[in-house]
Amino acid sequence: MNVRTLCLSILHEGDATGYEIRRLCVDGECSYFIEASFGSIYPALARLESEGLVSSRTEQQDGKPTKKVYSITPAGRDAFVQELSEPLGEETFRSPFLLFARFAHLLPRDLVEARANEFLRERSERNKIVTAAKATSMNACDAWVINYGRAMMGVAEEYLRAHMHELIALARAEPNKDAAE
Amino acid sequence: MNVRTLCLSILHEGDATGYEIRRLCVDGECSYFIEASFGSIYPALARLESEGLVSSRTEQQDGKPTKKVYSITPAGRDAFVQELSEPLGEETFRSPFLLFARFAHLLPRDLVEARANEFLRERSERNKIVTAAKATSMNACDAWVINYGRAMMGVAEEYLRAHMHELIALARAEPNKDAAE
DNA sequence: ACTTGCATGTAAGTGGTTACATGATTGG
DNA sequence: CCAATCATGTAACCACTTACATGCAAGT
Repeated sequence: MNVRTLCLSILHEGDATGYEIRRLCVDGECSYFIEASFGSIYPALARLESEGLVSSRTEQQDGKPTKKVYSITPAGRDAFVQELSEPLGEETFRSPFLLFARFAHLLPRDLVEARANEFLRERSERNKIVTAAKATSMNACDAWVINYGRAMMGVAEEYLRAHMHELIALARAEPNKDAAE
Repeated sequence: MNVRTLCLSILHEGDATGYEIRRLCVDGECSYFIEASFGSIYPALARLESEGLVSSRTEQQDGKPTKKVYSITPAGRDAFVQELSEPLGEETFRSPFLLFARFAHLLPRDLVEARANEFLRERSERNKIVTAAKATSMNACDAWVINYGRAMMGVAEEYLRAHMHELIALARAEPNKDAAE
C-alpha cells in the first residue's frame, strides 16, 4: 500500500491538492494508519497524471499561492478498485516508545517520565482526532474504520493513564536526588 | 529506531544469532511492534561487530549448519543506553486493511469477507503470542510492554469479531448470485 | 523582525526489502 | 520427492525521507 494508492484513495473521495493530501495524512481522521510526506506525494501525483489516472487544473487564489487541484479520472477509479482487489500489503506497526519502555529499568526516571508523557500526549491527540470525527458526512465504511480507530486509540490512552506511573516507578532513581537534600 | 538498535536490544537480553534475532522479530512476544528481515539484520550485525559493539563466536552443531553467535560488549551496552536516551523516532502504524475497509462498498462481498477473515486470523495469531507470554522469565518492564500489547491486541480482535460482519454487509452484493438460482 | 501557513517541486541520501546463492537435515 | 527448518550472507533495487529552493501574506 504505497503513496500512489493512498493519493488515489483520497482523490476517490473528492478533489484535492498535494498540500491538502498531506494535511489529511497528518491531521485527518485516518491519520492514525496512513503516512506520507511532500517528497513522496508530489512525485506520486505527477506520475499518476502521466498515467492518466488523475487530471489537474490550476486555481489562482488571492493572497495565497496558486494551487494545483487534482481529480481522479474514470480510469483512476478502475485502477484503484483493481489495486484494492490485489493482495494487501502487511500491517506495519513499529513503536520506538515500546522498545524504549522495555529498557526503562536502565534509564533515568526523569527521561522515562518525559518520554511517557510525550507518548501520552501524542496518543491522546490522535484519540481526540478520531473521537471528534462526526458521523455526518461520512459513509458507513468510513464510520466502521473510525470506530475501529476509536476502540484502539481508546484503550491505548486508557492503558497509559492507568499504568504509566508503574513504568516510571521501574526506572532508575536519580543518583543525586537525596544528595541535594 | 533502526535495525541496528533492534539487534542491540535483543543482544542486551542475551546472546543470539542473526537467524534467532529474525525469529524473535517474527514470532517473539514483541513481534507486534518490531520488524526486520535477514537482509537488514546480517549487515547490521556485521557493522556492529566492526564498531566493537558486539562480538561473535562460531558454534558447530551436528546435523545443522554452523552458527555465529553474537554477544553484546560493554561498549555495546553503553551505546545502546545512549541510543535510548536520544529523541525517539515516530510511531509508525500503517494498515493496508483499514484503507481497504474504507472502500468495502466498492468491492465484491466475497473479497471483503476473505480479507476480513484473513485480517482476523492474523490479529488473533498475534494476540495468541502476546497472551501466551508467561510472566516468569520476564522483567517488570517487559511485562508492562506485553500487557500494553495484550490490551491492544485484545480490543482489535474483539472489535473484529463483533463488527466484521457489518463491514461485510456493506460490501457489494455479487451480481450473479440470484441469477444462478 | 520572525515565525507560521500556504503552496509546489527537486535532488540526494538512506534504510530497508526481495531475490539470489548455498547446503545439509528432517518430516510428510 | 518435495517442502520446510536451520543457517549465513550479498547485490540490486526501491520507496520514501530530508533537506533544499522559492516566495508571498498574515499574525505575534
